[in-house]
Amino acid sequence: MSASPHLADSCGPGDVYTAMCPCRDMLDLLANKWSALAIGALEDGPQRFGELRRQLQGISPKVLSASLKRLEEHDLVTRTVYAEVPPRVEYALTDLGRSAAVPLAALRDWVEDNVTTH
Amino acid sequence: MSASPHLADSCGPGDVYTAMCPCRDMLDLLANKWSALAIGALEDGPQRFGELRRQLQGISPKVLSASLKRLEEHDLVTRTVYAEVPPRVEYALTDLGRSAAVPLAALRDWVEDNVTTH
DNA sequence: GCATCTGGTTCCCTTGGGGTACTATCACGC
DNA sequence: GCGTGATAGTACCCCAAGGGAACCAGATGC
Repeated sequence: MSASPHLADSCGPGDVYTAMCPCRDMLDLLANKWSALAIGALEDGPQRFGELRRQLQGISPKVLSASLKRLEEHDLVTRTVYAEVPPRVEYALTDLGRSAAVPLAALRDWVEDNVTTH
Repeated sequence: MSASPHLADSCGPGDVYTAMCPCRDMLDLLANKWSALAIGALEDGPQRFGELRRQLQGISPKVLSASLKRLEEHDLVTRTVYAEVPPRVEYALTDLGRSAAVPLAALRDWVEDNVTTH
């Protein structure tokens, strides 16, 4: 398995089990319901704020806004504002985001396949 | 597939994008920093409470206890109490948990590989 | 008796999530 | 020129979850 000893001097190669490793922040960001759903929704191409809001059923505009801002800060998505009326803002995955979408899709698929839809 | 339209009548086959789908709860549970780390730690075999606490650097006993309880409720881990002194409690993955560990390991690996350790 | 070990629980505080209402901007109908 | 509508948020408030430190219970070693 990973078979790693799960301990690093400080954080050399990147170890999510180390508290002060910056990758812990990234894990915290990606291992999050709304991040996983938002990134998955953006896999199909750029989406506007309202489109995302409709796709991610149950999310409030405030939380969606905060989630996207956090993803943007970590260079996983880009935010493009078009000076139109009514305003148009498009969110799209960066290369890094597209790369992160792969394991997240696997996680979503696992969940959909393994929850007894009762 | 990922290219699905992301909409279901109510929740037929399991769609994480549907708010009232029970799989949303599972996603919320797994798409969580501590769950992802705890399940990964248990991949190496059963672990005691204190061992997990040391591995998951930075977790408080309260949060670890709550996380494990939630994982247990969803049949991802088992909790075994040995009537010894001092008390010994072992947590282990169920088959479902072992299965969920696969996509979670992929996510952790992605994070460790893609965070610029600056 | 007292300390020790383990696996928690309890308390308090901060953070974030969640919901609703509201705003800014401009096109359009009238 | 005025009200209406669409869009992308923000402001406000509330509550639950997260985080830290302290404490507890049971038994054994000393």
